[in-house]
Amino acid sequence: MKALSKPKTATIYEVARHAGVSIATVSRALRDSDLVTESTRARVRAAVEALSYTPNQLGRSLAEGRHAANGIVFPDLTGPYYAEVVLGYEEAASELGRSVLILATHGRRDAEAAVLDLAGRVDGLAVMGNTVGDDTVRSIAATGVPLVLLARPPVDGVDTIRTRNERTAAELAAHLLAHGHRRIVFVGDPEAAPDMAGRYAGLAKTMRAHGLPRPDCRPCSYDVEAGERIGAELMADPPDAVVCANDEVALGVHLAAEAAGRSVPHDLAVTGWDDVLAARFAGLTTVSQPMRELGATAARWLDGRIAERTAGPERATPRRRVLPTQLVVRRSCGSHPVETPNPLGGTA
Amino acid sequence: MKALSKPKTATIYEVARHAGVSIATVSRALRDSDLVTESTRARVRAAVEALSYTPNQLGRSLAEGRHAANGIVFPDLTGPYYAEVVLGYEEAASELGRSVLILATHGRRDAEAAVLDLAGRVDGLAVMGNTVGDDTVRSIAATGVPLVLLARPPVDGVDTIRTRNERTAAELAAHLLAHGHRRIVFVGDPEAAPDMAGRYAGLAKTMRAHGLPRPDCRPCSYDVEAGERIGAELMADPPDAVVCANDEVALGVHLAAEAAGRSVPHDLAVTGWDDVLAARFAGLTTVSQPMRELGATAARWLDGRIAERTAGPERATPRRRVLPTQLVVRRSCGSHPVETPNPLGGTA
DNA sequence: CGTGGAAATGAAAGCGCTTTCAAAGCCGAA
DNA sequence: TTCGGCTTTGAAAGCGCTTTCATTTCCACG
Repeated sequence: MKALSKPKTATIYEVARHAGVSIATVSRALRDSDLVTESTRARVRAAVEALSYTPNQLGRSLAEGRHAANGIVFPDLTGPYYAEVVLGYEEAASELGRSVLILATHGRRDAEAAVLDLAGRVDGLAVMGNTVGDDTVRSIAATGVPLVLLARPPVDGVDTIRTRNERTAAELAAHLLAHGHRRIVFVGDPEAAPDMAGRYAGLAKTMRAHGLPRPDCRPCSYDVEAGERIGAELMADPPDAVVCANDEVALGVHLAAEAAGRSVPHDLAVTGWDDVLAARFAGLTTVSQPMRELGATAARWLDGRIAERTAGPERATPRRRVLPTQLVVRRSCGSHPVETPNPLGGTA
Repeated sequence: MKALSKPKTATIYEVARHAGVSIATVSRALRDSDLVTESTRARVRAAVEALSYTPNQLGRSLAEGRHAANGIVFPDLTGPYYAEVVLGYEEAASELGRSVLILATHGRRDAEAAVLDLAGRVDGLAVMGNTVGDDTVRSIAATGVPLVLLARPPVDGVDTIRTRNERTAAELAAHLLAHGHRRIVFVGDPEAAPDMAGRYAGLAKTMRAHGLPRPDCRPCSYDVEAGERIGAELMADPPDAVVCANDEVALGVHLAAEAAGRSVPHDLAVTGWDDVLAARFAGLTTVSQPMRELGATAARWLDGRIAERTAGPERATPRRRVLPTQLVVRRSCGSHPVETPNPLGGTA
């Protein structure tokens, strides 16, 4: 009850007074449709119009006992990866009549607190990748807010959706091996995220199956600059192929190779992951993932969980899903292009 | 008051009972710090812990008379443009202690209603580009919710932030003219958005200043495919240069030109707008915009407006700001590259 | 005209929290 | 021991809305 001068926007009471009815009638006129006379509804509408009344959703939500909003937590929004997921999530949520609250953790120290706070503002929450630890996830789950983890290691009793990493990485590795590449380096940190671990595992397993040693590993952050740096280091003794954790890194490695006078794919092959737009123009072999669908699925699962929760407290078994990913072969791995062959290659 | 079986998450009442104090004390223990004995606070904390209590933000916000949340409305999130703006907005808002609600209108019919609804859930709202009409903007403004328009034509009495279009487009045109290009086509729809109108205007003005006719105009949507289509049409009688509304379209035109056996920039120049990552790898001349800053500025302005509003109802004069943009010359316009010369050009 | 039942409306009780105001508890000084 | 003044706590009034339940109104029919 701040004693500040009130910039009051109209409330339901003023509308009621203005229309000469009770607040109950205003409420009904604004929703129930068929419980109110047409003439009354008209009066209410006129009052609403006259006062520029917009219902305060806080009051409404509190009375209804639901936020009518979902949250999503992601590390960042640079690059299309998370943006697409968020978009798919928003689209699905909004069709289900829920607003979407976003929270980007960046590298914030207080991320855990921010996520906990967010959990108190929503009916359901999606948590992506490297944002908060398992403890926080468990805390949220304990509050009873339905939760879905995305592209993140599962936590007991919590729903999880991921994209396929290991198998497609194995496919990619097989492809590279089939083209004669033997010395392959992985750029990325298998320790950092389970997605990365899966990609490395797929690569390593396939190489072992071919009697080759475990591939080298160069941890780094996931942007173009990091790729350029690692790429430059690698150029001292170039491997046959560089398998990168994502497209940004791969593009960086690509740049570094060219800068060192090495030609991709002639001198070495480079591959990425995510299939960003730039990958297409750089002719980068990569893996495309159903990111939009990842987000949309999360929103729908949450909706289901929220409904269950309202219906009864019997805790269902956690769901798991792995969405398929697809290898996109372009010229950067030195093989028969299957898509947009050499799009801008003629450019001098 | 749904009569459904309650999946109740703990309320302040239970915490109070569990700790043997009143709800007022619990509330204070959780915030005011210095109005509560240390021992009492400890008891409350223990109860909170034991019950996995998370304050319901609805109740809190309703009591405080603020949502502690801001909204942002944008058409889409594909491509880095809006994503970056949203990110900047989120970052700034979150520093100011506000959550962020997003709303993507896509091409939705009911966008206006959705935006109005959103307006009732936030303390301040940013509205970007082609999402809702002036009428809706005025309705929102009338409800008293602080509002900022982004990259959108101004509306009376409402704050607006834009990026510079006309002047930088003129610069771009001058650059092209200086390199001998005379017949220039604009791909984009000046009618569709004020940003586009500005870009076209800058181009047209400069050409007129050089005694050249008003450039042709090819309206289209703003994705790679549309660019390819228009590009293919243009290849029947290629102009000297194609100035595109954004990078995606320019990349499409680029592809179409190559597909038709024309070389960029030798046979024709192509330019874009936005400086997406792919532009760098396609060697595309473009214009970079401070998108993050656009979003961050909006968040900060809103915070200011919200504070003013709380302080008193005297309506300040609307603010306007135009953020500078920067021409990024690469090889696609046939001129002296100033950045990443021909990054992957050597690739066969 | 009177009556019963359906339809429309209003009164009031919350939803979970913050905050004011008053009461209670505590301390040292008299 | 008692009293004044400060600190800590509790009771209760909202915040803006929905919804139950009771009341009123309106008709068609007898």
